Amino acid sequence: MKNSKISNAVINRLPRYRRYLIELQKKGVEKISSKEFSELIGYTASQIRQDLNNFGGFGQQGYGYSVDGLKSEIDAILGLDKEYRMVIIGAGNLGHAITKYAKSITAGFKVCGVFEKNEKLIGTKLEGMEIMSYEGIVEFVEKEKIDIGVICVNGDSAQEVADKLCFAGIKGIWNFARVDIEVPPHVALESMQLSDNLHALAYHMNDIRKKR
Amino acid sequence: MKNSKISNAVINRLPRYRRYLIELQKKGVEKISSKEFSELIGYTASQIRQDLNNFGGFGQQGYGYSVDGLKSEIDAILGLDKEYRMVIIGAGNLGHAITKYAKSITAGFKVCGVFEKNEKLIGTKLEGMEIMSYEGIVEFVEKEKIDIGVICVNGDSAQEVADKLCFAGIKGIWNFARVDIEVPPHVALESMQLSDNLHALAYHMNDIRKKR
DNA sequence: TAGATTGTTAATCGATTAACAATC
DNA sequence: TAGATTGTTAATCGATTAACAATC
Repeated sequence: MKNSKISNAVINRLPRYRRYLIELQKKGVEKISSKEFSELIGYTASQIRQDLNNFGGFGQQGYGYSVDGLKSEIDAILGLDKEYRMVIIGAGNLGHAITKYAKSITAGFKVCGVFEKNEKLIGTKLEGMEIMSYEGIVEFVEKEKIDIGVICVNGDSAQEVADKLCFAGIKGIWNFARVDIEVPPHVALESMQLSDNLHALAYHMNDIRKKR
Repeated sequence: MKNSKISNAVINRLPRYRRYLIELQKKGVEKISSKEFSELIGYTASQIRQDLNNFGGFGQQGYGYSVDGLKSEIDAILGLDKEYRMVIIGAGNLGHAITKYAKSITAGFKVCGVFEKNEKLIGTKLEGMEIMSYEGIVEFVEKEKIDIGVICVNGDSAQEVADKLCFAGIKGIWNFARVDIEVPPHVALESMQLSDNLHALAYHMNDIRKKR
């Protein structure tokens, strides 16, 4: 990897490139030029070449990019050639859904445990796993070498949960709570702000109507 | 509203401003300067003033911004002073969670129906609502004046569902499928790419480790 | 070799930040 | 009035696009 200061804009496009490459693989396409890729994915050919060249020269002049090769490179860049061990905190609606979702869809990400504060839920089963008490989370993260904590609790306790996870030595936090949380610089953080996104949708719906 | 070409970067910050304003309201804070707001929310004071001035002069020189006033203005800008009628398409894991989530959390957004292709689920109840057959969705959207369709189906059928919703005259689509969908320009679209976000998290986890 | 297409530098565009005059 | 803080213009920064030489 050439450079460690890749902008977030670039990083956030990589998973999208990867999705389209998987589609191409399914169709048996072996090579693609930046121009063809551009028409498919909707970024300019220039941007595609610029993005990929942040990480190395994956293409071949006069030919294009090998679909398989590029897919593997992006996997390696994103770290998807590794396994990640996750815990879910919060076994409510969202926690339940994310557990199922994570278990079914995203290969390479393994849900190892579900934690909950609510006494009534502790001990019950979720997707074949026994829901554990939040009290034991630090020990579990350490012992089970958990990489990622998925925060599915209410906003009020989200920061507290994050603090505990960081204390336990978690490497990354995936936050679904409706608040911004803070983590030390050695912990990676991504947030899914569902309500913020829905509110942006409302704006665009009204904006479209206004213009006509 | 002064200008209709507000950049997406600005729009996506508005819900965040709003969240912090609600927190301030809860604490009984009545006014805030861009400098104080900056320290709270983490954007520069200059950016806050610049953002807000896209929509009008909501502040008062020498004083700052009224918390209540600004909150109302942002509500109006985002269109959160209206009610939105939603349908959920896909009663699987994610559909179930989003239904609960939407019903519980986001005031102003009403879930009016849940639709599903899978025969086995049709007629069963979800959050007190009877799951309906996907076949009847166009009629339902028209008759019930539905504004937003939430796509919680698998990637393979997401575009087809989107097409049907657009045909039925939907105003906005909230997409949770793992594919990019296309809609005509008069339909608003926001996508929540869970797996893309998780992959970006993986990148940052590895990036942090590399730097040390 | 000629044609195609990358890798990379230069130009443009847009978004963020700084500065300051206007004004409460 | 003096002090504070906005609204707004100008400067900077970063990201995207265009251009083209390198090279397969």
